[in-house]
Amino acid sequence: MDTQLTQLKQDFTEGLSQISKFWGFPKGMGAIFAVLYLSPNALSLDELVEQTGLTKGAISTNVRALARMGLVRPSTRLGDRKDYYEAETDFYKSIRAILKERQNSEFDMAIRSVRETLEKLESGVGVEDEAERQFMLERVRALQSFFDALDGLFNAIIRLESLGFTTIEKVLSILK
Amino acid sequence: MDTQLTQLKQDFTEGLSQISKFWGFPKGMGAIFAVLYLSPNALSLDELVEQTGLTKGAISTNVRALARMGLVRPSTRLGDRKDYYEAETDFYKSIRAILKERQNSEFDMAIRSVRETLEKLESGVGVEDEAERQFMLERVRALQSFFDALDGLFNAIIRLESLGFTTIEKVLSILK
DNA sequence: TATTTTGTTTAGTAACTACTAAACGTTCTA
DNA sequence: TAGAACGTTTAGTAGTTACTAAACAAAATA
Repeated sequence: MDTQLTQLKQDFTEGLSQISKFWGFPKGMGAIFAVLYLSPNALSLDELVEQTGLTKGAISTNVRALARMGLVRPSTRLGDRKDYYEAETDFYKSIRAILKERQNSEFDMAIRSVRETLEKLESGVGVEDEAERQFMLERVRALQSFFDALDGLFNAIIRLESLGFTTIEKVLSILK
Repeated sequence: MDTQLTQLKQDFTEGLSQISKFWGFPKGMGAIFAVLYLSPNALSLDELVEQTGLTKGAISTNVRALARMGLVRPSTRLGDRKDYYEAETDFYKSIRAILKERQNSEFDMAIRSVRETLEKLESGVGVEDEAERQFMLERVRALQSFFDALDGLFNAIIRLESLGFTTIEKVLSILK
């Protein structure tokens, strides 16, 4: 194989690994995606082992996580019981899947706990010190409405069937 | 002090700690912010030690990080050489600061490495296998333009002086 | 100048995370 | 039915990270 291209692939893979890590995902995840993304055809688990240098176990778990996030599509070939995977090229589609995935995570639980605090405050917990209760109520309410705004944004994105350049650009023009 | 409110504060703090952790920041950071956010007046380092249960060292580093992100404002009192800190209540302001902070991080480095890959491909590296080079060129180009779109979005947000509800709502209406 | 009061830095540690190696479970084939 | 070909799961491990405890630095006061 072309050594120059091989080198380039490695650099690219390294780059995506870093990005993956930065966003709180395993480094290997980025590497796997990178390899698939630069491959013209779907790859089997063993081919991924070979091209990433990771072990079967790591590939197995990470590639499934990628599939759950919609960044990778599993595929099969008739009369071949290997699993094949290929990269999703529509990133906007993936973003939606990722946001959806994250929705039911600890993040939402934490946000729910803030809402709980708010509800307790509203229902009159801590009336003994009314001044402080009022203060806390106000602050927690502000935080809650901030979270709601973010949540609305995420949900809106998730609901879109297509989030293309035109949409992004419309948004940008507003923000200008 | 009111034990009900104290309990509520603890729950709230726990919640923000989780959120902080979720976004890749230290748990203690969330805790410190939570305590400051629920305090009507600015707090000194020692008061934070007392109310969070963390040690001076941890508070010192984390509170400075929070200040860098714009989530906390340092303040001083005349004739008092203690440092005091209070929570920023304008979250949109903070978001901008955080995005700005992240811009010059490893994330940008990684993205730059993708751009580098693209430039090498464009400048004719790997011409021996023209078909594969073309394929990679196409793919990396697509990824790059995706990153550019995100980057544009971030920059637009950063440039805003005020990102309030009206803006968010305008965006939401488009995304509907 | 010695002591106290403050914040910072450093060395060490405990908990966590992503990985490897290997055992395991299934399904196909001889 | 034995064995091979896969993918998954598990036990152990190396690297990372956020913390504590304590040394340190700087500045005010006595």
